[in-house]
Amino acid sequence: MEAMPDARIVPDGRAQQIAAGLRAAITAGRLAPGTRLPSVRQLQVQHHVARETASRALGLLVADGLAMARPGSGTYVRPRAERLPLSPDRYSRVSRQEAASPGPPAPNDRPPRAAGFRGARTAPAETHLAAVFALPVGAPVYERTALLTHQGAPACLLITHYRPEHLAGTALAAALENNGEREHAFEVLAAHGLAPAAVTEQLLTRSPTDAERTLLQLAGAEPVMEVCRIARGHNGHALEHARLVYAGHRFLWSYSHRL
Amino acid sequence: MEAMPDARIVPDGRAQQIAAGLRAAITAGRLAPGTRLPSVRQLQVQHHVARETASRALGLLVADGLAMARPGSGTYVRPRAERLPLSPDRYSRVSRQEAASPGPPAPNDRPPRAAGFRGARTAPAETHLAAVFALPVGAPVYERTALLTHQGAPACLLITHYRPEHLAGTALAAALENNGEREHAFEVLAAHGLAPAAVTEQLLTRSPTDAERTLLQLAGAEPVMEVCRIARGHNGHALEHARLVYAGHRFLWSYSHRL
DNA sequence: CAGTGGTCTAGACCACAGC
DNA sequence: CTGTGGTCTAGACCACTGG
Repeated sequence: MEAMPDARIVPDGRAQQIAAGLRAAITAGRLAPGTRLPSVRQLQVQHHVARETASRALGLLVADGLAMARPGSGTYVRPRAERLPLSPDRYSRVSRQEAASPGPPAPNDRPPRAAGFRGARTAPAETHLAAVFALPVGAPVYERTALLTHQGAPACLLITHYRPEHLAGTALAAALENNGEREHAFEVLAAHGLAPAAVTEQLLTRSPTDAERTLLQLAGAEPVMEVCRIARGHNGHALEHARLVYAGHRFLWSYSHRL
Repeated sequence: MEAMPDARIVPDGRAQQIAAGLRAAITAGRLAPGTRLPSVRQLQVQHHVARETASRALGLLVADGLAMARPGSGTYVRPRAERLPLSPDRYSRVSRQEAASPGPPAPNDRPPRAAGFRGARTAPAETHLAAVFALPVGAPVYERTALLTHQGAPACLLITHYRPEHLAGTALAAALENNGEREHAFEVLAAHGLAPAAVTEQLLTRSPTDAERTLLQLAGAEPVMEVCRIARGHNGHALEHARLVYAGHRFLWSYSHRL
């Protein structure tokens, strides 16, 4: 049997104490989002502490996602974003409804769109992808990448794959490339006679890579949600393979099912 | 319009460079899980760097979840756990099957069980919970907490709530309290004529609290997956409300649905 | 330009593991 | 007891912001 040695509830230390004070003020609402926190040198003299220690205190808040540092300017209380609910229902509303919704826009109404960074190419399928599409390894697949934004902030990295015969030389490829994710890809597929009939999603959470941290503008330890989605047609063949990397703190995934 | 000032791809710095070297050796498999990394003082002389800098390099690996520090002993490559798939199918197999599975146990076969820390009490319902159960705020609900483990390691914190009239004075309460999560709660409910007919799950990912970090033995920036699950009977009334906080790096959530 | 955060240095003290 | 990681100090240089 393994003993459980570690039970440190809260590691003390001056930096932790200073951070705790600011953390309490932030979570209690005394320091509004966007407020500039005391500077490193201010904390240094206020708490009679070394510069490095004061800097570490602010670093702890940044790591918690409570604050963000802007070098040369200051450290600011991070605005807490509402989580946008995402449910599979959004795949069903294939046709875009322009119905003016009364009151505030329904949160699930507009999933992240508006691509900021796009690309499309033909790439050889690696093993996993080949298995999904029932193609030999290395066979060409159509690949499309995008960075989706929501409410002006980057929200999700997207890599989708399609069978080349579904697109090559058809209007579908052009439609997918030209629309800046204004329409959901499912709508485009359906409009070309390839309406998905079933979707499977696999979700996992992890800490972001460096590239993801900058592209999604993640602060400190904020995790990403990685979703692998496979859409299949009525015959069970894969129509689309998508790998989505969400800024985890901005969304909420909903699923329901009968037993 | 806000400009986009930050585009730092990779912050240099000696600590980052030293960490990068070790990180590459770990991810490439040259340093096997469980291996002891060079000590702070060894790195200090190897790279002709201050002690603090060497220490920060190891700290970066710990923050990435690639290594774990054991004060007084050393810093070790963290074993990478396989992710256990979790799918709603596990709710359907109400009766426990003892069928000897040939070969290695199917990964989805045994969701986390074996409670290590339990409690049961009657608590007043706060607003959200009251709404779920259609009870007045403050009405008593039956609350049950547990720490589920999987493969010997803590996996999931669990708080479940039930309507008191479903349990008070019945054998159900005793059954729920006495079985150390050996049976899934749904099996116990079904055995008492309260078989769930539908389940809704809401998933979100975030960084853990300090308490969760110690209870789930999370390293560095590893996130948690928080799941809010509501099970309803055939009449639509809530039978169970569960809040689960998973060690996010050890599981994989699967969902599928038809359109 | 003055002020900001980020990082490194050399040295020190502490609590702890494990022999 | 020696070696370990964790933390703090006082001082320094850098790149950056913003008036």
